[in-house]
Amino acid sequence: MPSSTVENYLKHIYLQQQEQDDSLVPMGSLASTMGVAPGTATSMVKALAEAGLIEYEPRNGTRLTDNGKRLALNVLRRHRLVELFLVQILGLDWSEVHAEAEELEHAVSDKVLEKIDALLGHPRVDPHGDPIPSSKGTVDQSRLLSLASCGPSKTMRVARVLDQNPGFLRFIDGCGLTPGTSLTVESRSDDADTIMIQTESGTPVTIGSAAAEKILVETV
Amino acid sequence: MPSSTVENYLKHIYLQQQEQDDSLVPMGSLASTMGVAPGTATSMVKALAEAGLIEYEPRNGTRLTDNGKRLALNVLRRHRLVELFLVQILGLDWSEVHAEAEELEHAVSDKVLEKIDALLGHPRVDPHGDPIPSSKGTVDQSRLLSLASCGPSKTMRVARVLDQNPGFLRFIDGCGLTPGTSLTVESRSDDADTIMIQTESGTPVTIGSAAAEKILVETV
DNA sequence: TAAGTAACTTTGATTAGTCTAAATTGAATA
DNA sequence: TATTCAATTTAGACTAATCAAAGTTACTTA
Repeated sequence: MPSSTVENYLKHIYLQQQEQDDSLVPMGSLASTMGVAPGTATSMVKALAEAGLIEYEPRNGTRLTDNGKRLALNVLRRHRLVELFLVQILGLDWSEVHAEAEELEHAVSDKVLEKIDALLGHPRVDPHGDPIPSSKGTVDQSRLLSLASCGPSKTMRVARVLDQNPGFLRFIDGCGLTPGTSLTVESRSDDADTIMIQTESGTPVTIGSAAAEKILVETV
Repeated sequence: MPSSTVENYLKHIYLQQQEQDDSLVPMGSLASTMGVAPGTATSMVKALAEAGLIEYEPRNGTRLTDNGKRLALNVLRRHRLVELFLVQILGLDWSEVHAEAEELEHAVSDKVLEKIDALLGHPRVDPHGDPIPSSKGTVDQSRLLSLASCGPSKTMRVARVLDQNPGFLRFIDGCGLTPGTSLTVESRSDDADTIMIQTESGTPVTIGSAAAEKILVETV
C-alpha cells in the first residue's frame, strides 16, 4: 500500500504532466507544488523511480511510468469522487471541498469509494468540472476551450474551472459562472485585458484574461 | 494537530480505562491492543506524558489526563459517527464499518463531521450501540446489563454489542440479535454454559456465556 | 527469604520523510 | 571561450515511530 506521501507525489506529477503536454516534470516545480525543499523532491523521486512508479532523468525531470499513472489516476478518482460527494451529499461549499478531499482521498477504501460512486450515479465530473477517472484508469479527454480564447457573440457553457483556490471559486460562484451555466461573450478589450460576459441570469460580468484563462467552456 | 498514531494510543488507553474501571492501564496490555512491541509502547507513553496527554507511572501503567481524555473522546466521536454514516448513508454492512472507520476517523475534519452529525439527526449511538460522545466531550453513561447476567422470563431489548469482530457481528446479525431487537431469556444451563433466548421474530437461539457477556441489554 | 519469572524499560538500530547548506552542472551571457 | 548563475544533487542531520534483544524490577512461590 503506497503511503499518502507517495500518493501525493504521483498525483502532483500526473497533474503537472497534464499541464505540460506530457513532457518531463522539472524537479524544481515538483518540489514547489509539493511544498518541500528541492533536495527532498530529488530523494523522493529517486525512491519512486526505484519502485518503478516514475522515470527519472537526473537534471531533466521525471515522468510517470504506466504503473505510476495507474496509481495517480486512482488517487485522482478518489479525490474527485470525494469532492462531489462532499458537495452533493453533505452540502459543503464547492470552495471548501478540495482541501477536505486532500485528506480523505488517502483514507477511503475501494469498498467505500464504490458505494459513493453508486450513490452519486457514476458521475463523470467533479464540482469543478474536472473529469473523474474510471476505476479502470481511463479519463474522458474532452476538448474544451478557455474562455480567454473565445470570440464574442457565441453562446457557451461553463464546463470546468481550473483553479481550486477557495477565494477564486467563491468569486466564480458570486458571478454565476459555475460549471453548467450558459454565457455569451459580449466583447473583449485587448488594451484593458478584459472580457465582458453575459451570464445566464442576464448579469453582465467583466473579468481579466488571467481569470478567463482558468475558465473552460464548451459550445452549446 | 496530533498524528494518527497519537490519536490511536489515546483512543485505546481510553477504551481500556473504561473496561478497567478507570484504573491504570498496564503497559503490556496497551502494547498488545496497539499491536506494537512493549518497548514501543513505553517510549510512546513517555512522549505522551511529556505532552501532558497522559499520566505515566513507570512499571504501573498509564491513564489519560483531562486533556488526553478530551482528545480521545473526540477521536471516538469521529469513529462512531463515521461508522453510523457508513451503515446508514452508504449502506455498508455493520460488520465492515469498524475497520473502515479506523482509517477515516483520522481524516474527517470538524466541518465534515458536523455535516455528518446533522445528516444523521444527531444520533446518540453507533450501529453497535456504542455511545457517541458529544462535541463537548460528554458521553451518555447508560446502565446496561450483560445478557449473561439476565434471569429468565424478562423481556429485554438489545442495546449494545461489545465485540467489533466482523465474524461475531455477522453471527449476531444472523441470529437477529442486533441492537434494538427485543428478546426474552427462556432458560439458562450453568452446566452447559449456555443461555436460551427467544428473539423478536420468535426464533429460539442458544448462545454460550462468553457470547452473552458481550451482548448488553436494557429492560423494556 | 532467596530464586525464579513475568512485566517492563533501556539500548541501539532502522525506515520514511523531511531540512539546511554545500557542491555540482549545464546553459546562457559577456 | 570563459564566466556566471540558476537549477539540481549530494551530504549530513533530524524527528516520529517502530523493532529486537538485553537489562531491570518486583511479585510470587516455594
